[in-house]
Amino acid sequence: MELVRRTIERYVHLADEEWALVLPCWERFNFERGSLVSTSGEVEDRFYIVEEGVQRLFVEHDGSEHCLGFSYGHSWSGDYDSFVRQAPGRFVVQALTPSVLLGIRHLDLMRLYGTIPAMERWGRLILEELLVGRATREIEQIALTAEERYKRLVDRSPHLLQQVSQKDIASYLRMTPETFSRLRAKVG
Amino acid sequence: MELVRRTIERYVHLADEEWALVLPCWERFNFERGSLVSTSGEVEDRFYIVEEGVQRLFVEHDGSEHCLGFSYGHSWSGDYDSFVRQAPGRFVVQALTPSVLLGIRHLDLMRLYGTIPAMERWGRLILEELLVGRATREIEQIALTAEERYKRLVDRSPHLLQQVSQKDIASYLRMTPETFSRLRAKVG
DNA sequence: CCTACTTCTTGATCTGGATCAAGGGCGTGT
DNA sequence: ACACGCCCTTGATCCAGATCAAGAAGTAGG
Repeated sequence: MELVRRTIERYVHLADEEWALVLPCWERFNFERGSLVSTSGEVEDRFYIVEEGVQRLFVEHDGSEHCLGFSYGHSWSGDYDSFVRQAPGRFVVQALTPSVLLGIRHLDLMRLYGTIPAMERWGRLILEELLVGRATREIEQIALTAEERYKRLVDRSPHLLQQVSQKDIASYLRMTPETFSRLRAKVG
Repeated sequence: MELVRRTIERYVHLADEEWALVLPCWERFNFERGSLVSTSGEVEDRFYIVEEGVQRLFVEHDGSEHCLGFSYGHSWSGDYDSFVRQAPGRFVVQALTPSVLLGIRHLDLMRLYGTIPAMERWGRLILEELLVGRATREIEQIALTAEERYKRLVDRSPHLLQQVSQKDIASYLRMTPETFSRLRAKVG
């Protein structure tokens, strides 16, 4: 659980006796390629740190899937929406590559929030990060054309093109795979 | 500042001596119809509770405005994105009707977070609420057609139709005023 | 190594909603 | 009270991107 410690330390400082309470709450989970981390309709019981792999977050509607984001590399994963509401999930989270996630149960996290103020601060800071991330995406979705969204992704997240299929990236950018392919040919 | 107390009490319980620290941090501000609560490019220094009036949150891009939300009735207002990043704002907040907002400065809120754990919890809970709200909107934007978005608004937020101009609602629903008007004629 | 499936590409066509245009009505400030 | 400006409506046209279609190229499992 060294990654848990390093990840939390980026936000708050904990005393040794606090680490002794925090670290045992985290468990390691393996997900194979294609398996579901969170299912829509079920209450998400865990919040995850990504140790390995790439996952996608999407909604289903009328049989089609709309990708809202990816998670990877020492960041967060899971259906945060269902996790904070503790109500049935509206999102699905799927492992796109074999993944190792470190998860904490909702009950345990709430208990830590109550006993360790620095952990509640960590929770607040994570939420700030998630909220700012969603705001950024919303601005891009709202104001940019398909071509501009494509260009911005190529500039800012070139690693995604390596790790994720074009159809998933296309869905994330709110366009069809055909449109994505044509932009690739046109823009480069 | 009775509204501040009632609003915070919906989330956490504070002792009298804690209220004595919290309440003096809040100030009342009046905004006239059309005036700006937050400007893009400037760092938002305050987070607000709405005592009176309706405000809209929007982004500008290439000279056109895209509305992301409205605030009213004892909920939150201000550019939360700039406020949490403490970086230049990407949004504009404008009073659509004469408004009375109760605001707290960023510095004061951070100080309260440090001295009163319950206030940090309040901060976390507010962020959860904001995040879930954005997730809800994102799902609706992504998966629904213009007509479905219109119907859902009429069902779920009929009060907005009373208080806000059709062109602002149209922008919020990601359509032109013309499309909105046609849907109104068609759907009712 | 082969077979079957999925992904990516490229072309042709279609369409939801935008844009352009113009008239009428309502509010608001003087 | 009046006039000016914004808001709303309705019609005509346009276009970015979706959909439909059909190969080609990977790639995973037997």
